[in-house]
Amino acid sequence: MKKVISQKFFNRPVLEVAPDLLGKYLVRKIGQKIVRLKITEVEAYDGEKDLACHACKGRTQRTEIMYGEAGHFYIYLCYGMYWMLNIVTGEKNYPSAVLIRGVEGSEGPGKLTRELKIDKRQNGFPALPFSGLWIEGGEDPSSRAKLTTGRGQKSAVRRTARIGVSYAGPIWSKKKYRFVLKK
DNA sequence: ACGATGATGAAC
DNA sequence: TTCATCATCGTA
Repeated sequence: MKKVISQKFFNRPVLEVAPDLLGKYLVRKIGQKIVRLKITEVEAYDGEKDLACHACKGRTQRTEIMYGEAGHFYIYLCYGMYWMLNIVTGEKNYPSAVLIRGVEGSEGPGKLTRELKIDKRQNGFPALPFSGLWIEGGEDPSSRAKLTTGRGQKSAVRRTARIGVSYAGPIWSKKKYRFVLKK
């Protein structure tokens, strides 16, 4: 059955959390309505050394949330119009987060926040039901099993470079930190 | 290929 | 206080 993902799940290295989020459900409560959408595309942003990560500038008012506890949302405005939804990962004081780039039926980070009515108001909230925005597990164990091979590697996951980060230089812009669930 | 649109961080 | 930049998207 559907189960709320605990903060412990997010308190791991971002490169482990990001692919593990694929196939899980982003859940949003809007008024009395609850919407569950499967996560299909994510990106990892990993610490001050990662020149594509906002925390490469160090601690600022904006990035402070990424230095905080795992399992909280980091939401910021991009290009003056679109809200980007991230979830903080890893140990406290280590800045890293997963950007949710796409969910089933809503491909694109700006589109999904618009459609799910996510904005600055959820910034810093924990990913728990009382926040109105949280993550739940996949359907059932048998369908989860289809995602894994004998080596425990996800066969249905494609790894590519991150989108829109050419400013990060030749090394960090090419890291395969984007994970996409194949159809 | 380009404009909308505004927060952010760094320079001055 | 100004300025360039920007984890995007819809329209052309």
